[in-house]
Amino acid sequence: MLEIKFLRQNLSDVQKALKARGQSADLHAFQKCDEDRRMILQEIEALRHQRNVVSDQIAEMKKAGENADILVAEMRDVSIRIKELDKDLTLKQEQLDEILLGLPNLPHSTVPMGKDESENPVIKTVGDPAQFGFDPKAHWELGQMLGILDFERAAKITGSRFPLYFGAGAKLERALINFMLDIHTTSHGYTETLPPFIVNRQSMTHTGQLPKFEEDLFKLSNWDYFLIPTAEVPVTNIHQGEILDEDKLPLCYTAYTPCFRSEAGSYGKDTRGLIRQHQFNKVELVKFTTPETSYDELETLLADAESILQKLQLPYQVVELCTGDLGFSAAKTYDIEVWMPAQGVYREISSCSNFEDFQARRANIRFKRKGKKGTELVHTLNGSGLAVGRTLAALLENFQQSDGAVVIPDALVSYLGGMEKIAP
RNA sequence: GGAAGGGUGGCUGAGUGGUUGAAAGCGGCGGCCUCGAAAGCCGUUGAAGGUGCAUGCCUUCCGCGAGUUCGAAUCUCGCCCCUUCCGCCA
Repeated sequence: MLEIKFLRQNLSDVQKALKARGQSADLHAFQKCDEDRRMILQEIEALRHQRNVVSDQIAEMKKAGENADILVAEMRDVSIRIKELDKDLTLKQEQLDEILLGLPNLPHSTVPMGKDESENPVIKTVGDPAQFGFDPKAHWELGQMLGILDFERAAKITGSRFPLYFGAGAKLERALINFMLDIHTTSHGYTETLPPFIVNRQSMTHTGQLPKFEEDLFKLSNWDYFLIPTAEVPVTNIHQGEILDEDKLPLCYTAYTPCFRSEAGSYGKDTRGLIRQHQFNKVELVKFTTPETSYDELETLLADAESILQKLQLPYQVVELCTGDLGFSAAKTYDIEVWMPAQGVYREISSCSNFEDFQARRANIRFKRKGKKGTELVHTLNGSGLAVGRTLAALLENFQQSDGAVVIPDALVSYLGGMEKIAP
């Protein structure tokens, strides 16, 4: 959510920024609503003031044994009028909230202009894709050959786009989760958390999934609860409504959770393999920072996510999302894309964003500076560190041998009880 | 699911209709003391919003929402959450 005062004073700049995102918004409706609301508010406050003053008078008169019937009758009318105006105010406030909650964040000044993902600049490429003396197989073929992935049976259990792992596959997924959590907690200073996988409507609104993107979520039928699409939601909401101490910042959390996404509108896209599932595992990184450090923290967050790929010896590139590809809540985002040899493309495996105070304002997460009056909103950041299913897919494809076996990178061997390769 | 109790400021915790934004304590900040610190003492210390060039003024906020009243932290009703006990259960 944008600050209402800022919006009021910078309407044309905001309009421009929205256009860069490829969106248009009816900011005139906002302007009108905002003005109406303030008019009503001022009238209400004046009436309340009158009532407060006169009520004190009434108390004095009664104490003195005088008759206050006339004032009481007057104030009865004032109260009725206040009640009427209150209804108007609530209505205006709701309209205003609807507009404000529907406006995306503004791109940071360093975000490159562009219309869609085709215009995301690559800012670095790390590692050399392996040369195969044969046609590399897709991970779903390898998974099937090795007997560690079974999408057909998963479809019987639930439906399409659900994963089912067996044996070394299940163990590898678990090993990756442990490996990532261990690195982030012991080498990068994150605190491990294990949050709820189901959250309420408020939490979803705080991080920006709601109200606009409800169709992307799985909702429980008899509850106003949702399955989380990412650990970002529960972990960012750990501190909703809190005033944090300045010297506790930055707060850095990591969490493993499964993630659930309806993938509405992606029919026919990435239908095979582990790339686009309704349920997948992810290790997430979340930070709460002061405003002046958030962009430095974004760089280290990115480096923390990258280090996992480096330790796994997976080739990748980092792209910067252009204005047209930026997510709703983000001010700036880097995507890490891992090399997938079978398709010959880089695929997103992590997305690292600074939300500045956009989520903090919705979730009311503030901090207090030492010796200073008042509070300020924190900045929130998060990134995948990493998407586990996609990491497993990348491992299978990048480390496959001509006989279909898959070599385990050194960093993971101890997590697999010494297993160095998955053989058919 | 049944029964009881409870949700008050950064924290603990008083407060049952009219200077209560709210006692007290802790914490924070400033000062005195000290070579310096601790202890002690004194003072100070909530947030959000509206308005104004501004010192400021005003409004709201005691879980949430309605209601009673001239006036509600305080009375009534509904809801949410927490704790304890019982039942059921991984």
